Amino acid sequence: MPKVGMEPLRRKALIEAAIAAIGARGSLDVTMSEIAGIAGVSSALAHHYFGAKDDLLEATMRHLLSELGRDGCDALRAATLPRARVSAMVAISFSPTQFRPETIAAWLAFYVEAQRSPSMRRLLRVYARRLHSNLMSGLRPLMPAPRAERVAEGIAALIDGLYIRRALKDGPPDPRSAVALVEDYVETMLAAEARTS
Amino acid sequence: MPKVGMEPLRRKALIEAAIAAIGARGSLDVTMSEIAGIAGVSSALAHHYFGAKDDLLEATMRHLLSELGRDGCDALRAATLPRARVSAMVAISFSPTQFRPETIAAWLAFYVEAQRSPSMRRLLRVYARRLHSNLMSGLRPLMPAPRAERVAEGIAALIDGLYIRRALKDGPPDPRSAVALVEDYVETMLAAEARTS
DNA sequence: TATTTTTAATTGACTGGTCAATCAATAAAA
DNA sequence: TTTTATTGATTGACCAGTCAATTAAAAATA
Repeated sequence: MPKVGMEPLRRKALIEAAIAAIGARGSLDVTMSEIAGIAGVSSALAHHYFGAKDDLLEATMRHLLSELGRDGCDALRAATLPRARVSAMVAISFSPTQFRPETIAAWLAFYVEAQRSPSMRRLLRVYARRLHSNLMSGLRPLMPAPRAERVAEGIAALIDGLYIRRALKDGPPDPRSAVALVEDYVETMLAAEARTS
Repeated sequence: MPKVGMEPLRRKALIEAAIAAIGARGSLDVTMSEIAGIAGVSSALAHHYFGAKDDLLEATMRHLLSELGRDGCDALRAATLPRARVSAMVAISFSPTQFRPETIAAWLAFYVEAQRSPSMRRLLRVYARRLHSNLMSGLRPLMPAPRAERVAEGIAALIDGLYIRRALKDGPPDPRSAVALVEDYVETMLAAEARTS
């Protein structure tokens, strides 16, 4: 029973199904039928709208990335003070929409995929660069530029590290302790900076 | 041309071939034939010595883990002062034997696999616990226990984060800047501690 | 408005390829 | 002669991707 203007609906449903499937499997090793099944359509339809499996996976990655980007922009708009900007970036990294088992598994799997696929790597680099520049916009007013670079790198590594280490724990993620750890890092770095000036 | 006492030789060769294959592919998505080919034997022989593919992969993980463990013990034995113990643990994490593209890719892939396979997860937890307790043996004399716990968690997250972020860069890994970042973290945390006491 | 035509949506069935795992056969060593 | 080492060939499953066929909506035409 075909309906009208299905394309955007189906695309969205398939991308969300892909995230769910990846989250369930814990890796990108999911079949088109599995994804299509979750979305309630046939695998042929998934191919119809996305072409190859890699294209669907890349679209999924793009979706995750743009979602994170949107959240980031919203958070930054609400934060005017430099210090608050840093906290905002940390907070959205562990916000309930981002720090879910499914999303975490997907990010992890995409990092692995990035080793093989140049296009995936390019996408992840976009994310890394954006996070970095957003962090810098908050850190630069608070410390000398080289120092800010270092701290931004540290924050980014801490965030990714807490994501990957989350894979070892079972039960629901605990965003609060993760945020606390990163905030503690920022706070200590800021205090050390204040002391030397 | 069969020879004598081949089993340990073949097992070792196959495990090393697995690491090489995983490093080349950048993921655990390697075939038995590929691994066996690198080791210079048939895929049937790989099955003969390891049973299922998962068993070979798990043995590979165990190998990586025990290698890291041995390096860790050696490093700790040479470091008597608490502060030096912490540095030793950081140093071996980024030592030339560990921080190679192949090994990095393998660790990453195994983290992803840990989401699905309980046995892999158990193995990774062993690694995490050992790193943690080794770090604690260095940190506890330097700061109150709860603080030490927090810092140890931070160091571990930083190490894993720097590993995963390495996947975005091309060219050879740069262990020095990674070590510098973690050492800077330790140093700053220690300084902050000294100030409050 | 009633009709035909075109376009969009959708699937079941099929194909070709890949790969893990098995096994019987061979050859050398003990 | 028994045990160990080794492989080529095979099997069975799975899966990405294709395609022809079906249905219904939309557009065009009468």
